[in-house]
Amino acid sequence: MQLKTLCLGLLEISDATGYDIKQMFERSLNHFHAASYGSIYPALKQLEQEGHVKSRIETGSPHPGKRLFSLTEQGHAHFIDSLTETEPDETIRSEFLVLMFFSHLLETHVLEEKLEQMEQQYGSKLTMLESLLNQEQSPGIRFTIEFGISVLSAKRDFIRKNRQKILQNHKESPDYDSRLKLPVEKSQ
Amino acid sequence: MQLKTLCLGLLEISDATGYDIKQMFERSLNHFHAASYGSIYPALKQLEQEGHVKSRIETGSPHPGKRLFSLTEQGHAHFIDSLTETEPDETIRSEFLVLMFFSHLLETHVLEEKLEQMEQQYGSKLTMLESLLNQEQSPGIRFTIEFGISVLSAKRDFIRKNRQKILQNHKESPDYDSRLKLPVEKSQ
DNA sequence: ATTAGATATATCAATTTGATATATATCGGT
DNA sequence: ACCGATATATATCAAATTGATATATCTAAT
Repeated sequence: MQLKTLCLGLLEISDATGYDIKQMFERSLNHFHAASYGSIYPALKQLEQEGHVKSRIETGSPHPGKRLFSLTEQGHAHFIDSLTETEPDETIRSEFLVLMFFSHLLETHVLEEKLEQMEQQYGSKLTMLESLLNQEQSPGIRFTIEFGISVLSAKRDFIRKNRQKILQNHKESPDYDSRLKLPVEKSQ
Repeated sequence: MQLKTLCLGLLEISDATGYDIKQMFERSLNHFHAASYGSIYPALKQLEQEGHVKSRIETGSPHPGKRLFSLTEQGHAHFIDSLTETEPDETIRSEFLVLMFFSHLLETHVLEEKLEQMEQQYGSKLTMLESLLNQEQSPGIRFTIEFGISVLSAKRDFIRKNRQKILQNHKESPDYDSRLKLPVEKSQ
């Protein structure tokens, strides 16, 4: 799914500036999708050329001159189509697990610090998501929040449960053979 | 963390061609980091220019002419440094949760299908990860596999537990007001 | 009155994806 | 011995995206 599609979706909720779109990403989609200004502004420009959104310059206060985007009928229809065709999927890029994968090359105190940092990070993300639960929202949005909470809890719990074991192991075998056997997943 | 760093890491395990590196990603890092040929080959080329890896052309069978990369001392030292400096972090891009976020715009049978597909997908990923558990590997690598299993289980369980509720809700409110209230996370 | 932080837009090099092209090698089946 | 499918191997490129930087105005607190 391209960012353009996602921007259409957010414009289903309300008219918005590029800045507003970025805010929505950070405040409401943060736990499953990020986007940067460098992709948002070009996406909106293209969507306008394609006729999926239109824009008008705001004249009133407080920020006269800002460009407010809104969805066209065509854009709405296109979004529904795109959404229906989207394959449910997800991509993960975990630098934390890369660190763990190569953890035999780290010093014990460094490994300990990384585990601590990650537990903290999961904790604060959890707190944020939990604070959203009080607010009223659509069942679909609630699903994403509760899903996020379940997954983050599982991650934090896993670290809590395995922290001591991995650190103990690490201390006891400081020069674990760096000639690793890679686990092999047969190509299906 | 750049792909270049990760390639260094994989060359810690064994000498490899670009193709081999791609295989390692697919077979052993698949559940937390992907990489494409279009990034792997340029990364290896750059690493060689920087002196972090060196390469030789294989003459023997079965694929004479293939370029086998290996880590230099400098590359090894650089990898350890990079790893130590890497902030533990992770990025998620979930098209599945995007679908759920906007699920009020889908038809019930489409939503049902997406949920089914995702449960299946988590299931088959779980099976693959579980098959790796039999093999011998370093504690760090085992950590990444068991972490992956915990997280995938949490995801699949969440869908199983909430599937009926969300579908029921969806059927009963087919035209849930599309003027959504966005949950708002205060910027910290 | 000043300053810090929020609002708002824009741009760009560098990275990465995803698709495509090409060629040889291996292996099972006929 | 031949065929076709799959695996091994490298390369390239347009398009998408990141992440950093620059600029300017507005708001709220001190």
